[in-house]
Amino acid sequence: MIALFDEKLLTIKRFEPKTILVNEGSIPNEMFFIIKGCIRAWYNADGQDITLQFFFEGDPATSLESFLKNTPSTINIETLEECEVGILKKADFSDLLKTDPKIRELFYETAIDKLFIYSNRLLSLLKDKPFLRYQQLLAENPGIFQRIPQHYIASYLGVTPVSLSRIRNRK
Amino acid sequence: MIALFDEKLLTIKRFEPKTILVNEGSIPNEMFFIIKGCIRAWYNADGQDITLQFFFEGDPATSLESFLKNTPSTINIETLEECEVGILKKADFSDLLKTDPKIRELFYETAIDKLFIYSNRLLSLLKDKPFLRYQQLLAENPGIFQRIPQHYIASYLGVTPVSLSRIRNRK
DNA sequence: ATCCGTTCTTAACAATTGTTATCGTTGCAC
DNA sequence: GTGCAACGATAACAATTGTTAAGAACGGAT
Repeated sequence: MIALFDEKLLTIKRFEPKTILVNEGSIPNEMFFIIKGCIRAWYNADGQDITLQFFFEGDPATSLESFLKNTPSTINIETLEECEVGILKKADFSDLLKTDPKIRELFYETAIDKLFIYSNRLLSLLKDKPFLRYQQLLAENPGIFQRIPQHYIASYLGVTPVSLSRIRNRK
Repeated sequence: MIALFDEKLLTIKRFEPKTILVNEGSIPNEMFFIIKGCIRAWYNADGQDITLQFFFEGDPATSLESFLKNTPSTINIETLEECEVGILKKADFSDLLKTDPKIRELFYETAIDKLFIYSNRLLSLLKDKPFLRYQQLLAENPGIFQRIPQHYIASYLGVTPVSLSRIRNRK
């Protein structure tokens, strides 16, 4: 996706691990495309840290809702590893959305794809038990436990870190 | 939303309760707007019936995915009560999407709204316990237990019917 | 009226998960 | 090096949920 944007509009930057890119309560004015590294979106539920999504190389990382509605973000976005990202300014992106039908088309397609991803994840949370969700995650992304602290994966799967540790040591 | 479509494109029809409108495996060629009654979308997971969504008066009921991608539906859609619905043919809707920018705009907005609804439901499944989800559903839709069989609501909440019955009888 | 299917409740038990706490390891800062 | 924070494994116990089965209430069909 990043390849579609004019290089003049993109700023390449490096971030240390655990750098907050989008802060809960603030309105983000940038969009991040991951070139190298990984990023996590999480929700603060009264101190309880809930991982909503992991982003990897090639993924765009944003709080879509606040980006679209211009409202304060309800989620936080932070780097997990040292990251190299392409940064696109919100104003530039908005211009493109208005003027470039291809970008607009692509953007809506991306949103609709995300809709299906969410709906599948919802279904999995409704029908599958944690153990099966763990196995499926491992099948989709075998290296994830080598890249991401386990307790972040736990909340992503909807279980406690203790429970995930138990699940992993099941035969 | 139904008000936006030319009346000439809409067929009004009545259906008995428990009428299947969209069948898993088939490609739907109609879109249903509920005038009166309620409808349920469900997924068949190896015989296990998982309710994904309830539709009420004013809601459009479709398998969005198969409608958009022209692929066989992975879900079933059926009436729960006697229903009066406005039916829009897929071909007519596709034409409108191409020719009418307003409809297109509205359609994408609807899709994005749905994205946020899904993302909130996802978050709730990750962070809240069944009892809290039950309370929240009741707060949003106090009459739902008077309209919809409880075991359908159970799978919508991600618990078994037995568990929901217990939850409801808690103080 | 009788039969049958649907729905919900309840009970008993098994399985899983949550909670809290402890401990060992690792890596980083000083 | 020492100290400290982050991370994960494990244990013990509580709480919740799942599973299976039985029974009551209701409505529709015959």
